[in-house]
Amino acid sequence: MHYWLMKSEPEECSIDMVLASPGRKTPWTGVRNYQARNFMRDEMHPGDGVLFYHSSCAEPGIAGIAEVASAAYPDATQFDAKSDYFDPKATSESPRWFHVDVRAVRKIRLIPIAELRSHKSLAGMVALRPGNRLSITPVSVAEWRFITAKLATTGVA
DNA sequence: GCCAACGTTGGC
DNA sequence: GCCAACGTTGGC
Repeated sequence: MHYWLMKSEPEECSIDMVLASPGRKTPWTGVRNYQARNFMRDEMHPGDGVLFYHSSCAEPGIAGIAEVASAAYPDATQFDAKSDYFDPKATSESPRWFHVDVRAVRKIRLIPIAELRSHKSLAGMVALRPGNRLSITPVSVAEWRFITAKLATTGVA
């Protein structure tokens, strides 16, 4: 069992959108970073916990709890010449990009990044490292517990 | 709109 | 295989 933080731009795909989707699931397409791809392809397993993070928006922060809902499989958008995520070097024989499906579990009060940074227990969080740009980062068990059991259930809903 | 961080590209 | 230039991410 592993835990992850996954960033999504809420204008593209918010926690509400996923909760409203069939099966509360969304394919996590469009990742074009090798490290993030490797996490999905090599280290994620169905049932892993996911902190659903809203980025590049007015209120960046953790917006919901989700879970990995599939094994990794090839990202169809890499083959689609009309897609923003088209990759001319990818072929169906040797796909370059993989992703998992993510199922939304529940929405929580938005925990802003500034609040995350204010907690000593989260000082080592990969996602909070200065200049971090990775859209998928590992979360430790202790960080997961602190956020889901403590932060998510306190404050304004 | 600024800027830090860092991944990618391409010349050599 | 080095490294400078460039592009992107994403908070502020």
